[in-house]
Amino acid sequence: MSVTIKDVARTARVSVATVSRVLNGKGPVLETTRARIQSTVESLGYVPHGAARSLITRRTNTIGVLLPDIYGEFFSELIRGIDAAVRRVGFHLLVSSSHGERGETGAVFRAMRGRVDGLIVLSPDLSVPVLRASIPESIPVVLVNSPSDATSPFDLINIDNYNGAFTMVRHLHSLGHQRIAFVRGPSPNVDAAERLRGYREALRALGIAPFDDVEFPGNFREDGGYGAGQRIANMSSGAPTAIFAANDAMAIGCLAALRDAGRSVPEDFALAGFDDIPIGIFTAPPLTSVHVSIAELGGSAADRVLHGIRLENAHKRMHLTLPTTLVVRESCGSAPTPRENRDPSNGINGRRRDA
Amino acid sequence: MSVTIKDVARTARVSVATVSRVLNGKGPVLETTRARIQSTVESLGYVPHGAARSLITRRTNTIGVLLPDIYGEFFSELIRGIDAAVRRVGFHLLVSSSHGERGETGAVFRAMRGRVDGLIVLSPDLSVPVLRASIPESIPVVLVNSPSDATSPFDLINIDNYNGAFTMVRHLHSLGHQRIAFVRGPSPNVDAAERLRGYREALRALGIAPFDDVEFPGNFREDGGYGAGQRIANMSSGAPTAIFAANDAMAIGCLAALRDAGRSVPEDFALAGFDDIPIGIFTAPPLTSVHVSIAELGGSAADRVLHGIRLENAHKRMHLTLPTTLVVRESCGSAPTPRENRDPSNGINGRRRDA
DNA sequence: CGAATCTATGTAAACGTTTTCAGTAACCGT
DNA sequence: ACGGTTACTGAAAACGTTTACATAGATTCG
Repeated sequence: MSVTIKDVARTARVSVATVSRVLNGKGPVLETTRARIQSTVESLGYVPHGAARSLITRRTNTIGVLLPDIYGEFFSELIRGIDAAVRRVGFHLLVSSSHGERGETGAVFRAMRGRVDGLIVLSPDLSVPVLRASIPESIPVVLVNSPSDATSPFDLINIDNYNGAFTMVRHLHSLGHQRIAFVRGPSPNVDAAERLRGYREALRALGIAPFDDVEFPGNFREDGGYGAGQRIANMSSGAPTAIFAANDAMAIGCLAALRDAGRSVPEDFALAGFDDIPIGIFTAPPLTSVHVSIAELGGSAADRVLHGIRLENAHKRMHLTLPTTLVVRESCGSAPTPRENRDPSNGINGRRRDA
Repeated sequence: MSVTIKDVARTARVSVATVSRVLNGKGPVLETTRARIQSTVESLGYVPHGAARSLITRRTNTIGVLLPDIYGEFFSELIRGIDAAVRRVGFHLLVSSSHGERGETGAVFRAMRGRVDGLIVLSPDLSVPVLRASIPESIPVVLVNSPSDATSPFDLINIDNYNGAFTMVRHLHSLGHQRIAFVRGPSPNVDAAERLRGYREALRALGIAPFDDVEFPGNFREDGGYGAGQRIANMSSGAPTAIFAANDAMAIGCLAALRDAGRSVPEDFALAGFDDIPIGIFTAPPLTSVHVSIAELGGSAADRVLHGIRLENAHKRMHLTLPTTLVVRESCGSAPTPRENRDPSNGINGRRRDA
């Protein structure tokens, strides 16, 4: 069927070794023969067989990405970041989404073995021992947004959820809010847990006693935020003056609930989210949030795993934490920033301060 | 390094052929030896080398997905749909995003050759001849949301943009609107073009003379919709009573612009979008839109390419068009539907009618 | 000027599988 | 008892590359 290196060699009247040499630019080869081979390659439309190459070089030039069931923009942004970094060095991306639930995690890993040179694993829900048991240690692995464990044999890259949340609470407090509610993320999720921790610690640091009844369960989705918003709107006593949702999707749901209940933002409640999704500029009012650069997160993870591959997995393991940025818009009543055109390339919107 | 089939064979005191047989469940093998081999495989932690396997079977068990630069939820939904379908038969996904711009399209295809058994290509911007020139015909290829060409040697799956838009216009007209503005998508995009065509044809069919000045340029992003909304809010004469944006992101931007200009929806303008993104339920007011099941689109594409692989690319080429559904919410003032909890698994929100 | 180094090429062994072919032993029907 | 299946297993040839080694001529060097 397809044309092999032998066909090229025969047509160009050289040995396969020489063809291989010009293909990989290795070893000396006469300029005239190089040109001859080059042209036969093109005229024959020859493309090297990846599998054969991988077999002998023990390199697939592919890195695997394992994702849980992710909805929304996070997914696309992350892949965009990874793909850009990886493409620069001629690597490919083997993606497997929804490795969540059932014990199929191990199966997925097994299926990836021998197909990838490195792995990026996103598993905010999986516990360390589970990961440890099912991830092969023979290739470089970077864990993204995963439970931090000092003894982890893997590289680790996380978003600075803790400081992001802490900063947001401090910001709300600086605007005069004393009673700040929190809409939590899904409970096994490590991002959710860290944001909650930042919220609680900030309250403590500010000398505000934390009351359990100003925390509301959530699920990172709009409907979860809507439910919390309904409950808050109906509170008769001890109602908060500010609401901090663990992500923007819930903040938007919350906003809808408050509006439906006839309450307004920021007049009746200050409202803030987390993630700074693009649509946050266009809500009414525009949403104060914590900016996270997902694409950058993906890019760093990719760079890290590529580095590990280059050093044949003998590199020093690192734990990286990507900073977040406070983005102040109108939903907290503090900064009547005009709605600006959005530049998606750098994501700079609203007024930003270092977190 | 890694343990090979030979190690297994030696340890289990059989030939590699026998090991291979139990691994693939082919050919007869004594129950006792099967068990012995099975257990050695596990104790040695043996995993077959994918490349070696591909080399001889000429199968990679992988399908490639080529995407342009896509933002937002579309990407994740599509991949989710494809991945689910593909995983069912034990296939993998090689993803390459942003094969847009420069002439690197050919390079991407070349890099994929030999690594995948089939291809799903999403290229709403690429012209047919370009695609034709750079896509290999040796493996099954499914074009998604691509320019339709009756003579295309590839399978084709599209969303029924035309009828979706047509139906929406008819709906707006049935509510009494005579002057319906349209916010266009980016011009080379085939989805944008089809939606525009549906809009124009519907106007014609309804006997409404189309005026050029009720069409506004857009880009499928929020800011584009915002710009259009500003212009509409400032129109002194001949202002439309209804606005139909070519996608939800622009509708939301438009909504923000109108609100900023002190105009309200649906009182001053009826507003409708296209895509039915989840957040549309939580805007104020909830957004009337055209529902498209992206995950289903991805699933169909995957099934189609898998079918092609099974038949070794000798299958009959098909052109599929996935139906859309009108989802009526409050942004057009017609249906004061209560905000409902959203079930993300089937995406049924609001009131739906067949398109 | 012989030895050593370099340049350009070819030969052939590996990489880890699957699969064809062949072989042995047991069984079946006549 | 014997040819013909059948059940099981092994030997070895592929698959398409890369690369260590070999070779042969040209150049350099002491």
